[in-house]
Amino acid sequence: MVGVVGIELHVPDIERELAELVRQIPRGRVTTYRALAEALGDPGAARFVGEWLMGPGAEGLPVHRVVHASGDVGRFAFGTWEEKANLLSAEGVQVVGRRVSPLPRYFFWDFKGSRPLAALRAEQEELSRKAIISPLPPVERVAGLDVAYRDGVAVAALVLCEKDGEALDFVTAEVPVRFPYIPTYLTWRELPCYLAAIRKAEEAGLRADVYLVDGNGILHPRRIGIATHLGVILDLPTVGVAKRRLCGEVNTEGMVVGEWRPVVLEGDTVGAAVRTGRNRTLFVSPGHRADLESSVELTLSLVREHPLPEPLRWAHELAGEAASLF
DNA sequence: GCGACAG
DNA sequence: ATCTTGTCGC
Ligand SMILES: [Mg+2]
Repeated sequence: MVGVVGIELHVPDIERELAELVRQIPRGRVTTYRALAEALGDPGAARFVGEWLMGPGAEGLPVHRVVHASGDVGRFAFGTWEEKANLLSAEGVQVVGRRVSPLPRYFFWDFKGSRPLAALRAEQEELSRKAIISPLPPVERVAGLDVAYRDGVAVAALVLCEKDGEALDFVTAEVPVRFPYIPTYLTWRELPCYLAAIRKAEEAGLRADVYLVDGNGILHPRRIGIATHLGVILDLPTVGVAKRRLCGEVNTEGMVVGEWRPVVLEGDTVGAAVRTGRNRTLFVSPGHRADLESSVELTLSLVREHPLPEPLRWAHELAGEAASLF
């Protein structure tokens, strides 16, 4: 048995935390998107902060007090940049042209919060030590996992294929979206939906020898992308297959179809850039109970006409289809 | 303006 | 990821 019953992932309410932080900015002061991201626990979340403050969830919050690190007032979700500048001026913040000046005089950074992303990073650091990198076991059946979205709902598809790529069966599962997309924290956005799909597959008697996941394995700053995370918590062989590069260095110039080159991160080979189509490069990395060579070999063995390995091509297709029916 | 972080 | 018809490029 896979043993997914009972396995859950704690997902922090990062949007509520962000709202609490924005409320802390005093009248007459400003902060930056980056400072808020750091208060959430990771400056890499600055883009998420900006997107969220521009959305409907930020209504009623003093979002006009959040500006660019350059001092530029930037955009305003509930009006023009001029209106944002006027609101700041009315609060005693000097705005020259489009810029808060001097920014240091008004800069607020002393946020009180739980830094949720730092806690998630700690979980990753802890779990990544449990990842086992070894050749894949003999493979007869392969599963592909992907997620599609529609209004606040995440729909995962798990497709079971023969080792030659022939699709056998599939299940889909829906779960409310509880976490945004923040680079290196994809696990908290998509793993709950994968767990629901694997649970349903188990009930339906669908079992695979290895699971291909749309995302990374150890090709990750902390060596624990979603494929590795899934593999470790369920102790399943997993392989990560991403369509774009998250981190690491590799030169993909002049690659030919079927060729692969190592992706190096901090001196470690953590994955491979694999040319699967005339103009298509995938980023393959071991998840758990897999190594780079067997992961690349498996991926290439499952590529037919489409540049994605068949289980993932079907999972993408079926998740999108199921989401559109919602 | 350029570079640019999975989904 | 999502919004979306035909279209330009490798
Ligand atoms: Mg996906």
